[in-house]
Amino acid sequence: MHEQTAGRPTLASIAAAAGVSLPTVSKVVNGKTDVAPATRERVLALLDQYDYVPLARRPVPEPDSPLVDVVFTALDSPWAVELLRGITESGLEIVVDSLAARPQDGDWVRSLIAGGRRGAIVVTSRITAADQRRLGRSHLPVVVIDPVDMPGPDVPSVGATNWSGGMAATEHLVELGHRRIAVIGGPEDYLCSRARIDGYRAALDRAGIPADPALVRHGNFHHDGGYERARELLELPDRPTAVFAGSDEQAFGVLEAARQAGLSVPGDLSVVGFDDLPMARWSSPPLTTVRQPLADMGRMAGRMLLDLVSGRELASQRVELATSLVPRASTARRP
Amino acid sequence: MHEQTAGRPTLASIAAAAGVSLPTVSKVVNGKTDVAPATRERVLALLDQYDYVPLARRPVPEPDSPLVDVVFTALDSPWAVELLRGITESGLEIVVDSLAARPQDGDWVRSLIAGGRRGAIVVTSRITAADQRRLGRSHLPVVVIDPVDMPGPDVPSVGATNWSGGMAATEHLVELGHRRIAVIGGPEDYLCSRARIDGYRAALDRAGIPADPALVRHGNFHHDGGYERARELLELPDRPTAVFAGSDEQAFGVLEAARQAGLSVPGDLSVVGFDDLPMARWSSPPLTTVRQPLADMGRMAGRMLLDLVSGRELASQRVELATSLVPRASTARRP
DNA sequence: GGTGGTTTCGAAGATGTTTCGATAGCGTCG
DNA sequence: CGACGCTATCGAAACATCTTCGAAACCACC
Repeated sequence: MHEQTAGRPTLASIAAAAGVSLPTVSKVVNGKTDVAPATRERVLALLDQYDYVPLARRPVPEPDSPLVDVVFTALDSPWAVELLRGITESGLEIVVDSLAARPQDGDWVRSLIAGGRRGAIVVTSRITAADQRRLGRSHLPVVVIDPVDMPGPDVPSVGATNWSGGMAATEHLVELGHRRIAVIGGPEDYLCSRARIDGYRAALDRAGIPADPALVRHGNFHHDGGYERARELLELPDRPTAVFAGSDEQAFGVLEAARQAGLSVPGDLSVVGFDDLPMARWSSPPLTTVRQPLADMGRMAGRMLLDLVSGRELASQRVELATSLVPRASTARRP
Repeated sequence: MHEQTAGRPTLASIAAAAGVSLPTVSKVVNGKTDVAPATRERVLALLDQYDYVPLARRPVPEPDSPLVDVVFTALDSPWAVELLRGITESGLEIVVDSLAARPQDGDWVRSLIAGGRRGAIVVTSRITAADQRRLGRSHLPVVVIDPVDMPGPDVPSVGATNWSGGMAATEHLVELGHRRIAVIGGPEDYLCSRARIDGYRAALDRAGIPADPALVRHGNFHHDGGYERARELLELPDRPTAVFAGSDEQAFGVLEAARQAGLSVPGDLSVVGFDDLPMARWSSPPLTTVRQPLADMGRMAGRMLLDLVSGRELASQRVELATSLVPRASTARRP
């Protein structure tokens, strides 16, 4: 059945070329000691030349990469694509599941168990203790991305350094001379949102700027959330000169509200977003924002789930990937 | 054992021709893994050559909502979320599959068959005749969204009225007094792209405006495609006063190029996009665009696939959903 | 019970690893 | 000088996996 000398290099072919026996080549590959330096050199050179790859580590086409659910509360943001891209790259086969699209009783945990899934990734979503227990009973691992509540210590989760992100955004604005800095968070009870606002507070605190509760607002993470809260903020008697929005979409809403109010950005109002969606670069002005490595978060969650599915231990139950400020043109010195 | 080539090809006859056993052929048809690549190729070629079609329907495994693949070439656009939302709403359970994320040899048809999927929705992607036959052999229906090539008459597909869309966009510009109207299409060979450009030509024709080939460009559907082609167009000695872009993302690229060239939109240059992504409303200026009902297209594709999976006949093999012009602020009368 | 296809299971083969003994080289001691 | 002992190097053979594939049992249906 073997034919080709031209095909994939095997230990045997290398051995023949080097004029040694097969086991000797094996020893070289595995770093065993009982090989003469000269022989080792000769074999290594040939291994290199033939570009030998051991069979075990060969890109084995995953015969049946595990099928897992990715549960979104709703598929309503470009956000989702970024995550999905990351997750697909982790080597899982994923079923997208949108709670919003489900018939309202839709019990995703049941269908997940019944559907033969091997696990789940839950995105910014509340996972109840009951759900957790049921999943545990069926030995189905879950990884949460950007958990809404602080998850129990036994629920692995992936997030971003929201606190630092909020801090960095706010410090950036403080450095530009702003004093009246507003923040628009996501829904009040979201963990990520609270962390960002805490970062904001910490930065103000450090700069010795008193926090004005009137400048802290909450809205949904979408355009309208940003738009409406910005409208309110801009109508304040002593309106803010800068707004830190909880998401890029919100920030676009803020831009819109500013435009309607006849304010120029960043001339009259500086705006910082959060996420760094691809389109943040193309808005006008290009949006200064806190980059959240969404695709990496997806990939990380995928890899963690893959580990859990194959019964490996996780290095850590909670992983936070670094955010970083991306200064663009929507922020400027205080007018 | 009868030997004649005359009758309907059976697994046994294919097996004989390939010099393998019957079970091996069965495994190839069902995408099982334990077949050597060379053998698989040989058998697939013969299945093709003999145009094998199985007799009995395979025992249907799951009664609950069928699991189907949604195959993207790449998950690289907010576009994708819209479609996904629509598809999830149709009551299918969907597995997202990105060809880009696959190791390049990745034979998606095989993993689809082996993975027990009940069908597939292929998005703007070339589906080869061979793939089609293989899916047919396994009784797996496929629906194509926005097919790249004109699909065979037996491949159900969902699209939008691209021609009318192109026509509407161009007529809108003509009505605004524009005469030098450029168009940026997607990749040259995309069906949807060609249809839009034909609509553009038809509108020009109707208005008695001679078509200038220099004003017809092709680029990828993303921001950079639009940006680069717009740069070229704006450097023309007799530059266009309006650009019809093949996608919203491209249109954002055009806006960017105009900004860099110091042109105001819509003052100096009118821009029309295509798709009506959510963010088209929030760009500045808000983008006049041709609305493509992406979520509806997804839902329609889902419903068609659902019908096919449950063995119902389709009312029509090819469905085109209506596009409509959404005039916003990126177009104005010719300067 | 025949036809058409699927599944299970083990045999055969291919590839790599490990063990262990053969041998050569070299120094040392009688 | 030659016997002896020691070590470094290497390959034969046994072992361990993993892949590939078919015999035979099985299933569904007519």
